[in-house]
Amino acid sequence: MPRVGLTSDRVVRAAADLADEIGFEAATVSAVARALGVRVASLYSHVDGSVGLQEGVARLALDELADRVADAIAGRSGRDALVAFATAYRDYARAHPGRSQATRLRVGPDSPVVAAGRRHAGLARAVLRGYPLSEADTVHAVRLLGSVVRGYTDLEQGGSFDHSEPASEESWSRILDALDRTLRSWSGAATEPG
Amino acid sequence: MPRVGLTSDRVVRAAADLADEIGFEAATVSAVARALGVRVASLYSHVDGSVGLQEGVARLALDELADRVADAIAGRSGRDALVAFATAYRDYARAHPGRSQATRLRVGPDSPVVAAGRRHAGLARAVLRGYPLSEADTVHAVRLLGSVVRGYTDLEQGGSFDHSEPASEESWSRILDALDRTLRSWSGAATEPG
DNA sequence: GTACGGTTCCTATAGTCTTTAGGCAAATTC
DNA sequence: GAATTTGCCTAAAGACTATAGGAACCGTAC
Repeated sequence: MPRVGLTSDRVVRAAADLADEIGFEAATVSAVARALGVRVASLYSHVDGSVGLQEGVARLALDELADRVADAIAGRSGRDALVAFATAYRDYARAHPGRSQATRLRVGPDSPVVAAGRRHAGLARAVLRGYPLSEADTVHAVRLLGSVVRGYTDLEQGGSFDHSEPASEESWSRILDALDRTLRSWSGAATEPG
Repeated sequence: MPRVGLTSDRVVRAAADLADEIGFEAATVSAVARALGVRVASLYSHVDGSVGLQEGVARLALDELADRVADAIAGRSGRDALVAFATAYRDYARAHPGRSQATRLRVGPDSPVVAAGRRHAGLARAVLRGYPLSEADTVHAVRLLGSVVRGYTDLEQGGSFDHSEPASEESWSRILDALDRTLRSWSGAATEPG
């Protein structure tokens, strides 16, 4: 039996690729073993079972995605940064549906995935430096930004926008416009009368 | 063997209750059979296997949720309606995490779940009648509203807001304020200079 | 070159979940 | 009360997860 050269990293990466092809749910330990041309039991030395594999893919995807987002917003600010930030997430979800699903995995509070997730909050904060927000307001704005990006990509990937006109593309740019305006006028507006 | 009196509805309802207790993923056909004190095979006459059961729960949850949302926005308009609408979703997600997860299920375009989903878009449109939006703008606004509500509840349920201050409650009202302002000033704003 | 130790991958096995086929008994109908 | 329908059952096969333990491969040392 020739050795294939398995490592944790290779197994997780194979799982991520497989998830993009057949869906995150379907990328089971068994399926990954098949894809690698290896027996199922062989993977258990490299990843911590089914949940270890899923968390590995989630972590890989979150890291990869953070790299792309960081790259996208580098050298930009204000509306440019906002659009680059949000679009990096959306593009990733479309290019890597399986990895993207993995980032939705719910994990325990002590999972290493949590640390990877924290980096994303930092990137959102970086984008918001281009807007006139107090420190307190920034937390709320980070949560709004995260909600819009996550909600939109989820709904779009789920096909919720497929049966109404116009195309998702137009809504995307209109929503980013609206978000930009909202962030620019955030402070002080709360006290304005309706 | 005394008969338990199974029906499609009772099985799906048991699955939904179980999902709220132990999570949507864990509410398998086997687990539901155990909860009902019945053999696994007995369920197959009432629901169409594993995916049929999941889609049944998704449909039940979407219908139930639409009822609550409709009730919440009845007799309200403008900001009141917006807050009632969004908060109905958020409350449901917190009270029924399993059912709520079920509404995230991805289904084929011909599934009966799709029809149930369409009702929610209609409710969002109803809320937006209280805002000065053109027909074209309304589609974008529906998508924005859906994205924010879905994204926020997902992130909150996933615990993403647990490790930063202030509490989610405050962000929620601040975000709804911002959304209300955005919707009120949507039209025309696109042409305003920054 | 071969003996050793550690690692890699294997076979074997057991448990759980899904699904279908076919049977017996309870409810329903006349 | 007999016939029919229905409901729930047992039985069995296939897939995935997981663990235990064995054998082949690798580098190293002699």
